[in-house]
Amino acid sequence: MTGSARRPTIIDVAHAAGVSKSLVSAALRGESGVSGASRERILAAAEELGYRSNGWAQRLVSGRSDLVGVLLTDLRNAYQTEIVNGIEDAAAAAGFDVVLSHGRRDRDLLRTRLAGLIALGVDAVIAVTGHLDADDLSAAAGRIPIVVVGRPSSVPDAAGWVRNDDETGAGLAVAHLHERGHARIAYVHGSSRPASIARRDAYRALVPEPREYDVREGGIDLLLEEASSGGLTAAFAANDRIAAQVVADATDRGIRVPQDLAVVGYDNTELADLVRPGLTSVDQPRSAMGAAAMSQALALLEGGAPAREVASPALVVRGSS
Amino acid sequence: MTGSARRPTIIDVAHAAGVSKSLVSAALRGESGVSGASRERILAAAEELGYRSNGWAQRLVSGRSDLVGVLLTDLRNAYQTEIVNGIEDAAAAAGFDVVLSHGRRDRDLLRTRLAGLIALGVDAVIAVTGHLDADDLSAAAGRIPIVVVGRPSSVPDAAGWVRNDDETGAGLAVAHLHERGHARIAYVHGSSRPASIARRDAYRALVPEPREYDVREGGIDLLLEEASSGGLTAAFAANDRIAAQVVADATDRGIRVPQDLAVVGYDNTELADLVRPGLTSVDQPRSAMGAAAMSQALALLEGGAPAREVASPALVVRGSS
DNA sequence: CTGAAAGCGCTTACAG
DNA sequence: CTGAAAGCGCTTACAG
Repeated sequence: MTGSARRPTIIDVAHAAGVSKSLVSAALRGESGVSGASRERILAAAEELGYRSNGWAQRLVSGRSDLVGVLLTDLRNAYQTEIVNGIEDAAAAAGFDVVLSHGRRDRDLLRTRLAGLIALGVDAVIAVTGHLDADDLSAAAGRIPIVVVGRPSSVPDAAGWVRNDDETGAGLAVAHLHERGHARIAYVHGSSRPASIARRDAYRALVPEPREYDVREGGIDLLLEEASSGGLTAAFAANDRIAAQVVADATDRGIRVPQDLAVVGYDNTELADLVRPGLTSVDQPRSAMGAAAMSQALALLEGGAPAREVASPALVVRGSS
Repeated sequence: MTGSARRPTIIDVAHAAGVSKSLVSAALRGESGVSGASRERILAAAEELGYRSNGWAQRLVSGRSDLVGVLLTDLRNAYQTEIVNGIEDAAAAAGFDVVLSHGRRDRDLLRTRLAGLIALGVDAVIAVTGHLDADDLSAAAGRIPIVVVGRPSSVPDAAGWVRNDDETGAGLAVAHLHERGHARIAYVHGSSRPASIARRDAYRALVPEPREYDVREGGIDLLLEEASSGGLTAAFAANDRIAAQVVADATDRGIRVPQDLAVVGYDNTELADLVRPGLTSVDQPRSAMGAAAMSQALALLEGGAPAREVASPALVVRGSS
């Protein structure tokens, strides 16, 4: 028994098959110039020995990892799931594997995790988050191809960018409420981030008397009091999460949705289908956005210039409006 | 300008600092036997050149990656978030980085992703899923330390295992409903997976006349009809997701929760707090379970024997019961 | 079609 | 404290 616990290498396979390690390498990679007989012996020997290629060595020498890192804001955001699936399908089609990382909604941690993905050695990063600053993004973009999905404060020229059209989406929501006969419509949000600002600005442009509520400042309570007194008949929320909270709190107070208060959310996450009444919500073509991001990453990898893509949202009507 | 676009290596740093690459390596790794003067010059040169260590080379030569792979059933499961955080915190404390992967709730894809993590070269895998078979797990456990969090059909002896006590958890739920005066309690589930079976069996042992409903066979409708006719006053759901669906559909039918039908879920996910009425639910100590899994992974890495840990659940009461 | 050599960017003993 | 050598497990030219 000379066989130790050591993992077999191509040299072991070469010995077993009676050929050189170069030929083993060629056969294992499926190169053309290998005789059928040799190939068979090599593959059999590899199988027999339980040979597995050492990825670190392969990546070191080839200089590429065929790995794309995907950075998520956090792990509880249903919105991202479809984007990731879109990325993964496109990645698989291009022969890339995906590794995921997330930043628990914390900018410092996101920055750390972004650096971690780069240090890991991925070929490109797709940052599905709006929580990174231009500084963070350009620092990374100087070292590796980066594509952003979402709406950070700004995206450096060196990075690719895929986002939905927040202005149009907000317009769809407000127009829908107008059609339903609502004149006094509020905007509820929970942040001052660009996507929320963009939706708010579009809202402001369409509503004669804008009334804005910030959930971080007890905005939902204020909004519901206003609704109780008839000063308000509809609310457009910056996302489904907030919309669900409005519906929940309204229910707690005996305010009927949609009779007393119509509510529209954004993102059309699974939450929209799970609460009652179901949430009317603005849907983003998330899977396609993920695929587009992966395409951009591939293009950047081949030396292409960063692009900017804006996807069109659509309204999904449910019981809340 | 001799400086090409090539990424600087320790050799470049060695040239710039006028020392050998061995010394650069030692200084960069913070080894003790390096003079202050040399260290300073080396660090300055590295900084100046924008040197970054090549992870592939480091891992190839050191034989370890300090990386632990975490495999998730899917990305839309709020239940897993806290487990992952627990894993990550424990990993960071031990100097490990975490890479995530997920299988979209599909066993074949999960198997592929598990193989992908191993091929990537992580030092250990924590599989936060009950969707892998004993075969899949033992194949992997033969090559790398594996810890399972959850309840697959069976866990091979070679793998570590952390799970919650489903029997006790179900007992808490049923006892709570009994205390609230309910005698006719149903069990609603959506799978025949071990966790669900274990909860069901505990339920059966405590309820005189068990009535079980499978959501895949229109069980919610049947359950609600029974509730309408007074044949049923409470339902224990295999998880929050199903509990939320029961509440939603009950609301659609005008069945009041909890007056006409009390509902208890399992997992105490954020969903429990977001629907109305809020869901009474069985809580698992998820963060601690994640930390325990990481500890086990570290122990396995050091040659320890696989362990089996069972965490105690607790009941969180909300408006649905 | 096949093999020997060089090299990827590091770390690890081992001399001095 | 420092340097030269060997080697991690592969792939990439380059001869034959």
